[in-house]
Amino acid sequence: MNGVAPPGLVESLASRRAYVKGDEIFRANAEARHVFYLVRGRVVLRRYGRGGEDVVIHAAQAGEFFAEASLHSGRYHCTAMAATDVEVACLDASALASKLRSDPDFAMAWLAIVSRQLRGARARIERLSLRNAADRVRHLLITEAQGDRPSYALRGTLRELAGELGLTHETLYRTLAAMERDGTLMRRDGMLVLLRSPALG
Amino acid sequence: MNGVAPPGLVESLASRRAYVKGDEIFRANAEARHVFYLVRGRVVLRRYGRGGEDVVIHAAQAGEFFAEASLHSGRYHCTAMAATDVEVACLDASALASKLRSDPDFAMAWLAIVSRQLRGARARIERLSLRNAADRVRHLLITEAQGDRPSYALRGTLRELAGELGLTHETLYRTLAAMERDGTLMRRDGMLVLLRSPALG
DNA sequence: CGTCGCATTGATATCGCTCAAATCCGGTGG
DNA sequence: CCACCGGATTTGAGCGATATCAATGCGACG
Repeated sequence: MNGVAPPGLVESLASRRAYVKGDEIFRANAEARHVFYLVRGRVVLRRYGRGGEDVVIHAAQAGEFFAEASLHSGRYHCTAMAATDVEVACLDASALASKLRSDPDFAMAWLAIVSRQLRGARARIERLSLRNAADRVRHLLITEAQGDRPSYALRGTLRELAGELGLTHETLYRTLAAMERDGTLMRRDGMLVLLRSPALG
Repeated sequence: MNGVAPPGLVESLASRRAYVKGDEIFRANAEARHVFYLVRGRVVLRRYGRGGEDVVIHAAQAGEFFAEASLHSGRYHCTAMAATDVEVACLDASALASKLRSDPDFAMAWLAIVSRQLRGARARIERLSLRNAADRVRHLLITEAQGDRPSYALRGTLRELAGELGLTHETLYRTLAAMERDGTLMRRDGMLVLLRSPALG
C-alpha cells in the first residue's frame, strides 16, 4: 500500500532477485547502490544497538519500496533481512535518479511515495509516544483501519507486531487478552477488530 | 538543518508571516493550502488524542520546512503552534507543485529534503523503541551529534525534550542527574555532552 | 519423533509515572 | 528596589504498568 509502483518502473529499471527467509539483503554501512521494491514477501529493516539489542525500523510489505534513502546517501542506514521468502525488484540508484530528473510525472509520483512513508513514520512516532500498551494497540487499529470499523490485518507474527509497538511480546499478548476480556477487541483469523472505545471522552 | 531552502524559493514563491508565541499556525483537519518554511523561532507540531493528551509529532527548527505533506494531501494532519515568536515563509502548495514539475533540479532538492525528514523520523522511532530513559538520551546524543564528541545543544526547554523522548519531565531530570553522577554526561550552558559510554559492548 | 519457534500464562522485579513540594529565574508592576 | 507571579527545574515517596525470567502447549518441518 505504501508505494504503488509507477507504471513501467519495475520492468524498465529493475532486475529481479529472490531471497529465502533469513537472508540478509543489505547491511548497514554498506555502500548504497540500489533502491528496492518488494514484489512478494516481507522484509524487516533493523538497526542494532550497542548491547546487541536490535530495533525494527520498518517492516516492509509487498508493494512497497524500501531503502529509498539510497538515492541521497552513500550508505545504508539499516540492515534488511527477509522475514519470509521474498522477491524484490532491485533499482539502480543512479538510473532512478536520472529518470526522476527527466520525467516530472514520475518525480511527483515518487515524491508522493516518500511523503506517504514520512506520514507513516510520524504516525508511528505518535503511537510510540503513548504511555500504555492498550492505547498503542488502539492507536494502531484506528490509524491503520481499512474497512468500515477499526481493524487491522496481522501481517507476520505477533512478536513482530510487539516490536513495532515498542512492547515485549508478553506484554502484547496480555494486553490483547485483557482487551478481549473487556470486550473492546475481537480476534478473528488474523484480524484485530476494535469493538468500542471505552472512555472516548 | 533539516531542510536547506533551495535558492530563490523562499523569495519567489513565499509570503512572509509572523506569529507570536502560542499562536496557532494551522489546525489539524483544516484544508491544507500551504507548505511552510521556518525562518526564525520554533514551531511545535502536535496531535491530540482522546484524553486531551497531546503528542509532539515534530519540533521544527529555524531553516526547516514543515507541513510538506500539504502537497499531497488535502488536510493538515496535525496542529502547528508557535513555541516562540516566529517568522515563517508561507508557500502556496499548488505553486510549489508546478515548480516541482517544471524544475528537475528543484524537484531533486525537494526530494532530498523530504528524504532527510524521513530519516530523522526513523531515527526517532528507533529512539522511542529503546526501553529505558538513559538509552534514549544516549541515542539522542549519538545520532544528533554535531562536533567531535557526542553532544546536543538544547533547543527550548527540557520539558519539551522530555516530550520528544517519550518521557515525563521528572524522569528526564532524574536520568540526566544520574548520568552526571555516573560521569557519563556533562551539562554546560545548554549543551549535553556525552563523556563515555559505559558497557559499549 | 525431535526440534524449533511462536503463542500463552504465571511470578516477580524494576523502572518510569503520578502526585507533591521546594527552589530558581525572568519578567512585571508597584 | 522589592514583592510577586508563572513557568521551568529539581527532588521525594509510592504505586503500578511493563520488563524479565520461567514454564507449557502447539504446529511446522525435517
